[in-house]
Amino acid sequence: MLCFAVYAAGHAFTRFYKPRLEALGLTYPQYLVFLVLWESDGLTVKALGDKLFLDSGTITPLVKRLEARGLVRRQRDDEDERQVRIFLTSDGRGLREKALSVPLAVGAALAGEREAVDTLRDGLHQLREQLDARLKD
Amino acid sequence: MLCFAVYAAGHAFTRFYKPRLEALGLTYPQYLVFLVLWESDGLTVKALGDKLFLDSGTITPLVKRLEARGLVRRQRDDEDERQVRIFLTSDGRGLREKALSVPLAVGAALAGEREAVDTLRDGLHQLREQLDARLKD
DNA sequence: TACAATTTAATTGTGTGCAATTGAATAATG
DNA sequence: CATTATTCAATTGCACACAATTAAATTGTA
Repeated sequence: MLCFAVYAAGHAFTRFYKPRLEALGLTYPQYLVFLVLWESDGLTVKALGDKLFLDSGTITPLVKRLEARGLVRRQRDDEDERQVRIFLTSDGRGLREKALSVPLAVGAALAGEREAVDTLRDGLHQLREQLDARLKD
Repeated sequence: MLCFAVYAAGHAFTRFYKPRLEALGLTYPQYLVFLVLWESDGLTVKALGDKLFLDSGTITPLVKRLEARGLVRRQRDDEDERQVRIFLTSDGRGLREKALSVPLAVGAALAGEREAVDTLRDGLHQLREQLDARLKD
């Protein structure tokens, strides 16, 4: 069952990340948000959701928790007041160095399987596109 | 990012299943529970959790919702009263025929990619084991 | 310019997931 | 046999995830 293999591997990843993100005080979805913001600060909620395949019902409360901890700032766009942009605070930017060990831990766990990892990633990417394309058959 | 590819593919699968499970009135995790029970009726909560990599905090309320709808029955084991066994009702068994179209839809969406699907499934299985094995490094 | 359609974020409600705890039952140990 | 340790299901609390709705802002169009 491919679907279950994806489902179970996803949980395994979350389990694996959890102790490694504890030092940062982040959950895995929150970590994903930072990965995006460290590369592109000031994205709107919508743009963030498009990158992570999540909607405002997930992003909004997640970001509010980060804001409450002083890691990001939410600011309504002056040009288009429908949009809310998420900006990193200096604390939020500062997390980046502390987070450097996280991908290293993943790399270590999967050491010596680079080609298998690349194959998997590409296959999953195609799978996601295929499923979304055939969503309405 | 392999982790994100798994994460996003998992969501895509859930999206894909959702409209196909609507006729059954099941969520994807509930469907997984039935896939297990249709093969092995009367499992304990623990056994069910071991098969699906979920704990009682997830299984218990999920199964209670199924019980409220008359699809399963929860019965404490006479031999070991710590355990609760989950049995299908006739309605729960009856769902099996209605569910036959579900794997067909997945098969159709992934038609002509059998070997890619097999490769993916095996790779994900290995990935899960690798991550769990290296959980405490 | 009016006004209808669309876009965007937030909100509400339901259903997972999981850590930590509780309480009951069983197993292990001296 | 009594006590301790372990196992199991349930519960509590927190954080996603998403459908559906709402409200405000913008865009499209007559």
